[in-house]
Amino acid sequence: MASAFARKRRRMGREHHLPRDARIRKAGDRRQARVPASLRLRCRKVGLGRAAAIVGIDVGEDFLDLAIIARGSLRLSRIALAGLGAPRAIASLAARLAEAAPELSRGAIALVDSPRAPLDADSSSIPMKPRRPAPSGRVIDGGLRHLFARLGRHRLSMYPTPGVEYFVRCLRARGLKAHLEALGRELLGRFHQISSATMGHSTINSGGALFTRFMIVGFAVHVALGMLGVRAFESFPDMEFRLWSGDVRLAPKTRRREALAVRRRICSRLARIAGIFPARAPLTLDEADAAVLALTAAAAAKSGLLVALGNPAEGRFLVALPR
DNA sequence: AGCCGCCTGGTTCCATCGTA
DNA sequence: TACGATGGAACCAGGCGGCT
Repeated sequence: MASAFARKRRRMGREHHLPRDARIRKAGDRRQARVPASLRLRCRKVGLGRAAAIVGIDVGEDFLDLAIIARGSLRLSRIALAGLGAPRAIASLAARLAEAAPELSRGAIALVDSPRAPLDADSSSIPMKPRRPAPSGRVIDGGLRHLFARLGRHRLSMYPTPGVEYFVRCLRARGLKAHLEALGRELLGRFHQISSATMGHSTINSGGALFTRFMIVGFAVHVALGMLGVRAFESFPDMEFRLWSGDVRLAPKTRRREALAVRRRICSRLARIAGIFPARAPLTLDEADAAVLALTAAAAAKSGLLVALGNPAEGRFLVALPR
């Protein structure tokens, strides 16, 4: 699969033309001055040093699940987020990450199950700034759809990344968890001030409407990893499970027992491919998601291809492709 | 072409089950 | 009876496969 992709994508390591989406097609050409930098997609091959630690991070509102590959073995760890607070909540998060995984230092790479920024925010500085022009969809998502269309046979189902207004509404909801508020204000402080004057007092209180607020933690994780000198990428566990599932049918997570069993089998096979010794098998779907991010990166580094899609405002998304 | 249903993500709420 | 553990549905937006 990786070789097919490489064959179709000549000039790997430079910016590429992606002909399906006119916006992205233009994005690959630096000479097209009409396309703002924030809408350009960069596509390049990623190399890993043999000694580099690889850390997969599954993001939730209250916990981070970590899968840490270093020195040929894999261990799983969980970080609680309660108690993170102003004035330096993100720096405190970085300290907790470094304590739980000392391997998270310069030279390591991290794969995070969350976008780096809201759809219409530029994450290249903190607090984030508005993205001009505001895109209707992420450049990275367009690139992923194009990639999967070319690979064929794999379905890509992604939940769209909401815009800033959604997260500001979450931050103003009653009963907001203190650590989410502290992280959110540090990331989106300016947006929060601006929006308060214009948005009224609408809040989001039901479970369905607010579930994507976990991404506030994800945005902060990307920044915290930067503080530690770690190369951080967004990635997507379900996508990696599907890419590396072979002929195994991937049960949806709603069928929990079956879903965990098949994911454990895939992780076990990935560990064999990558030559990694797992300390234990994942016990939850969250652990399995963290593990698959780290294991697919390790497996692709050994016998596959690591491709990064990204742009300055959205950050970088890593796809680990099998051979 | 247009419609329907399925799928992804994490949280919340409620029902059910097993155990002390 | 009173717990905790577990399971399943609902929440939302948008892409996509399959059907008419």
